[in-house]
Amino acid sequence: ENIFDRSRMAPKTPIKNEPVDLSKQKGCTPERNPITPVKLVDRPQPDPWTPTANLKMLISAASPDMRDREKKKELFRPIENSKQSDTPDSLQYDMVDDSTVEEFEKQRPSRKQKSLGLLCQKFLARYPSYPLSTEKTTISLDEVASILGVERRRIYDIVNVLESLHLVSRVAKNQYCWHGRHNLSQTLKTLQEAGELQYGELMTFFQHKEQDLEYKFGERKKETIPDSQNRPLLDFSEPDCTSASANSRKDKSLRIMSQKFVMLFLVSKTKIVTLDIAAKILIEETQDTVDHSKFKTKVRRLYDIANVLTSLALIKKVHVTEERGRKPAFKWIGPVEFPGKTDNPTGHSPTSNPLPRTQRGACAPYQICATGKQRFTRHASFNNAQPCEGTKRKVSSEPNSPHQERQDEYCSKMINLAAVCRQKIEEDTSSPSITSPLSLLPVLGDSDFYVNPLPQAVFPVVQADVPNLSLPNGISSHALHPSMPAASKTENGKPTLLPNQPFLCFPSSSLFMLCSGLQENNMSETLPTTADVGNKSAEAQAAVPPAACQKRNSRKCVSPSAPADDEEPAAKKQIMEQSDVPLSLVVPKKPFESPKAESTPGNGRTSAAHLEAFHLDLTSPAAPEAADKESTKPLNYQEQEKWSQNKDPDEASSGKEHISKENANQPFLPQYLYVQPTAGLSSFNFLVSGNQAPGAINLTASQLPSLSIPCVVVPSAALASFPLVCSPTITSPLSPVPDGSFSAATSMNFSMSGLASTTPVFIGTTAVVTPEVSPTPPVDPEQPAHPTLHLSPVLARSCGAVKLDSPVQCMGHPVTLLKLQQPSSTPLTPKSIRPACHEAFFKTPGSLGDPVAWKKNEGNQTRNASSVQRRLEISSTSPD
DNA sequence: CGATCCCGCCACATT
DNA sequence: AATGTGGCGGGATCG
Repeated sequence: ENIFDRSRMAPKTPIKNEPVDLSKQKGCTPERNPITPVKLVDRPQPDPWTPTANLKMLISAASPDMRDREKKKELFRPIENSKQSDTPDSLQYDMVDDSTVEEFEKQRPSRKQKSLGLLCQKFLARYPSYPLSTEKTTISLDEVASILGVERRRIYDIVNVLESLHLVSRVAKNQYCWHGRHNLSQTLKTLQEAGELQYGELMTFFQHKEQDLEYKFGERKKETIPDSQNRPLLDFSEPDCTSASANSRKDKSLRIMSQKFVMLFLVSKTKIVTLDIAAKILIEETQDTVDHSKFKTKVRRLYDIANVLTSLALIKKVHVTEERGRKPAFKWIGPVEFPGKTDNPTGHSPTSNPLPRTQRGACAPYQICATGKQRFTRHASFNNAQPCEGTKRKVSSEPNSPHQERQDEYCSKMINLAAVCRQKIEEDTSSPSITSPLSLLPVLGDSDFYVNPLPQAVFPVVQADVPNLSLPNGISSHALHPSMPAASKTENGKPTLLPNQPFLCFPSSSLFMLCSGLQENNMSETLPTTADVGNKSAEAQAAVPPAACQKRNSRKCVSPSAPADDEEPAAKKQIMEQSDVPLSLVVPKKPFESPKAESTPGNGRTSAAHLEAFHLDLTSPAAPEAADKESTKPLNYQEQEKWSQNKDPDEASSGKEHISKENANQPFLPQYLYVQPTAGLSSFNFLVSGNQAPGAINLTASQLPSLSIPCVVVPSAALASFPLVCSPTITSPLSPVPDGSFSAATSMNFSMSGLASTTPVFIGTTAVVTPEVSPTPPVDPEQPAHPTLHLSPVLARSCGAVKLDSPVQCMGHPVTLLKLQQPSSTPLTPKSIRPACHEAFFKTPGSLGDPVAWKKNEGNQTRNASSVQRRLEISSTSPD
């Protein structure tokens, strides 16, 4: 019947040929349709339809409902086309025949005509983008479906996506309320924030690490609850918590997916997200297992979502050229900044930034844990977190600012990194067991580790959990101080990894991101042009008004001088902030993983690590902390880009501000280098932050670039399993060496955009923390402080290394250490971890206590339970 | 042939 | 049980 209908009905609609024109035209001249007798002949199934048609008619007559629907379907078009409709019924008949035939031929309804995107446009066309606040338009799914001549199912697809952006909301069965785009910016903002948290987590993770996580986590999930009240529309990813009771059904994946997808864009510096990456990131659950099919399905859904988003003019399709070829991708063309900015009225404002840094730290771990914890969650988080890709890709789409684009690309890469890595790995390793590292995490065949990635993070948390983050900080400071550094330093640059020194050990599978926030304003200024020239940047910094620096300091970095005092709380804060600033993402990619190897740092083999390509273009505007600027102009990313490029003073300044603001929230361009470990050999995985000042980084030998760079090198024991991260950048204004040199040496491209100081972050197994140095070295050269003290051994090491080139730099920069794990040697067992995480994580108001309840739910599954709960449930079950 | 993604089955949710 | 929702993936179509 459907077929008939369609054929019948559809034909009527002029849509096919030139939908627009014809329809309109037809309206005027309906008559011509009738003429062609051909219809019968041509039409494929002439016979059937006739009878059917009759039936239809009858049926419709019989049931009002049916009739309505049918009518609408049929009528609508006809109506549009022609006014004849006076006698709809009878006419329809005729018309149908005639028109049908013709159309039929013409149309050949191309698939495109029926595309979801087109449908969505039609749908959107029916409602005002900015409806009067007062008027509430309700949308009846049936009605719309019939009007648009599609099955309801399709409408659901559209509405679900729109709902995710709060353009509509469901009021009742079959009824949706149209809100229009009034809240769009707010929604996007929220999503951005949430996205930062979620996806940025990893990135952030390092940044704020301790503090943040907690908050994030807590905030995210918890916050929503309270906030939700306030906010009219927003529910993000995890709305469930709050409304848990209400939540019904499994989390509508399409909706959530849509939000996540959008988040990826918002978080992505480049604003370009490739489908495959998005799919990977969005895939949760058992990734490994099904993978392919699942991936495929996910991609399909993404297309659905993308079509709708495209119709909303939020994204556009582009292609990213990668090593392997071009990949489909989408670029965000919607608003980048949101007026609402800092906080939302809704109350839930503080997403990430607002939180006090101190507190944040605590959060972070949780988050991670949480994510890691459950399989689901874990996966999700995991996936989410990883942003970058190791590989480089180009965006072909824009000619304009290739340069930036690239940078952006990188950023995006980072973002995607994880995903990509995973993919690669997967691809590379066909064997399931080995599978991609990423995948590992979640599923991890090895139960032991499976927890690892996250767990580690968790660990700290757990320990600390009650108390606070502060602990870590304090600890860190202590720990760091140790004179260790000296030892660490190696003579030539080869960094030896000290077994003792633990940096990060991540299971190979895990990825980490560091975000190099880049610097603040300064950075941005310098960056814009070409990151390439380190010197310039340095100069620029110098040029930069101190005030700016101060500001920065005040905000994020407490005081430059602070560095010296690690002990001070301020330092802690600084850390946090700093963390914000520079982040780098790292993804470890390990071909194969051996848990043991991972755990044992062993000696770092100095085997040369490869530097894989990394370009780090740093150009990205620094993320200034300035977030607060009052200026809230929304910038388009484009503008920003331009701005950066152009560097007009005026604009720049303004731009900076904007950027800074935004950046504050988000990590910006991650600049990082990824070093890939050589495969079988022990290799070091490490990332270097791109920010580093060229000078700092002089790498003499390609061999051990790492040393020279203030980065952390992680030795991968057997494998390159440990990823590591490091980031800091040091910039050394003092002796900025053209990055070129650096790059040359290493073969990497660094652009050092950041001379600016980025604070380096280190992650160490030891929890350490970081004393901070002033964030802006250049600014306060005077008080370089002797951060070294604080520095962890590693740092020290790095510093030492650096020193060679520019000791000052090292010193000057604030370093942040994160403690990821304790000695890697003892991997946590998932189980053990789990509980803690579990609790911490999952407690949702509803869930809190009773497993029993959950159990019940299990039967039904999640109806009531919020998604979170569901997850929990799942996890709980699975663990057993 | 890979990228898209329409179509609609069917399971689950809600009424 | 009927109906609403929407996950899901086969397979058609596009490029």
